[in-house]
Amino acid sequence: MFPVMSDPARSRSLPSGQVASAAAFSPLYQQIKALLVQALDAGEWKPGESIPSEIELASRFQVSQGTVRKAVDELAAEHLLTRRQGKGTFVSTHHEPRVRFRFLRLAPNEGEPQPAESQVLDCRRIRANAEMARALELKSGDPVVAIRRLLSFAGTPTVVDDIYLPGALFKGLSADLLNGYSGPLYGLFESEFGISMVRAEEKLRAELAETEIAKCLGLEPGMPLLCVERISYTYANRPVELRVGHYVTSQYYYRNSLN
Amino acid sequence: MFPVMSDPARSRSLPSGQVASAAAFSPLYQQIKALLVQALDAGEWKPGESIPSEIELASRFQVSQGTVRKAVDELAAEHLLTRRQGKGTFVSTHHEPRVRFRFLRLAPNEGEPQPAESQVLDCRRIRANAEMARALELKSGDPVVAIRRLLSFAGTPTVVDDIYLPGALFKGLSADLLNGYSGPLYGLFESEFGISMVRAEEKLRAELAETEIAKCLGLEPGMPLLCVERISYTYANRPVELRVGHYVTSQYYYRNSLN
DNA sequence: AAGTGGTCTAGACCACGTT
DNA sequence: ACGTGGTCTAGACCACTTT
Repeated sequence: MFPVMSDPARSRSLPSGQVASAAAFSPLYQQIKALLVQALDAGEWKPGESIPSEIELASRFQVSQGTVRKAVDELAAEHLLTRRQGKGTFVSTHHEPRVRFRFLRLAPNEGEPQPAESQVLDCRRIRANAEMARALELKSGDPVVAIRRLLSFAGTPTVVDDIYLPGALFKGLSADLLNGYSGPLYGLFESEFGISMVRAEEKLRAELAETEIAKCLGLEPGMPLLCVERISYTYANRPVELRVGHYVTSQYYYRNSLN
Repeated sequence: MFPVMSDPARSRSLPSGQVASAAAFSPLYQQIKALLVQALDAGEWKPGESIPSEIELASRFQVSQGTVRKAVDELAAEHLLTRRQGKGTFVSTHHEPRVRFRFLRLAPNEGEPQPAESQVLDCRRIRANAEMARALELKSGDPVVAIRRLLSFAGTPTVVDDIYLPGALFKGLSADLLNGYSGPLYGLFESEFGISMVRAEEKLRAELAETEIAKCLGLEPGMPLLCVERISYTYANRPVELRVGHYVTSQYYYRNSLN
């Protein structure tokens, strides 16, 4: 076939009402990308499931396969989607070890990474203080679920996490539910509450172990700990978790890559 | 024009002897990418300079512009190159603040990031111990330049770095040269020694300040410090710096993004 | 106006996995 | 054999920068 003349009108807008819900006046593939994130956020495809093929999506959005491809490429680069040649494109899930590895950055000084054992020490409903409200984009006093949990590696207590979640999004969350679950916490959030952690920002500091934290870790107070303050985000950049971790870094280190 | 039949022979090899020097049996754009990295490593284009246009590169490598584009896209995503619409594609340089920001991850608890003041405390030639040899891919006993320097923010001593460089690559490096230079250390390495740090791996731990480090920072021994062990790499993944930093994290934190 | 990167399209074919 | 994503090409046009 002869090349078709491109249509200038088409390069800036999608048919029907789709433009209104996406960012207008941006490249087509960015609009497609926004629509895909929107669909993921709405739960149209669940973690672990495949999304429609590129050809189907192209027909659905009335653009070329190449344009869909570029949108999916970016979402795959951001780890929201996972491409598998010959099989399809899948919604990333925390039940894959690959994803977990991105969010649990402790590695042993010697030897191979071991699976962590998680033990919930406390789980209660509280009211958001100013810090929680700011981090989670709530109002002070809004309901929050507060969890304290201990991570151990090969039986050695290594991390105490204080986790704060918006109460409105985690209705049935309890210590029993948490302890009856093996595997990554984010996997539970995903399966039980439909909330996928997709990205996080962390602030790291060195601190001296407080009495109570030291007790949880079986240490003397005053030992040096790595303090990790994390805010996690779902699709569309909504913050849904504040987490303050205290890491023992004598046998383990926090690994990071500067790219 | 009618679409041209694609040539299967071409999809797997580049003309002339180019294939031999790049990774064979990989996608064309990966081969192009490898050739571009090779050219960068050889200093064909210096940091800050523009590389040839996509069309020129396409003609040079005898591939389509789209294939060059994909190779350049990946190198831009890895920050080896910087694209500027309408102007060209440039070799990234540590003289741009954007790049420096990627390698200096301290941010103040309050307020905007301030420029750091660097002060070289020591610079001497030593012999590589086992750790340095392993990190820098040298032999034990090979010459190494050892630098100790202090970073201060707004007059407050905040970081002590111990830096180890392969002696063979940094011939004329001296305390005088270092102190006569303002701006990022990696900028000096780039301009004076033709060595561009492109990527780094870090291991983070909490520690208690040793006497000597504490003295440099004007602290009492026993204060908690963030210990950052870094190995930096140039083009083609050659390690060229081992750096052990000790950070005071009362007024500053180490920022990190999990993507 | 000319040159650069950026977007979009259409089509052919390859590599992989499943049926 | 078929469907999926992956590569490669060619061409048109847009957006930005400089001449």
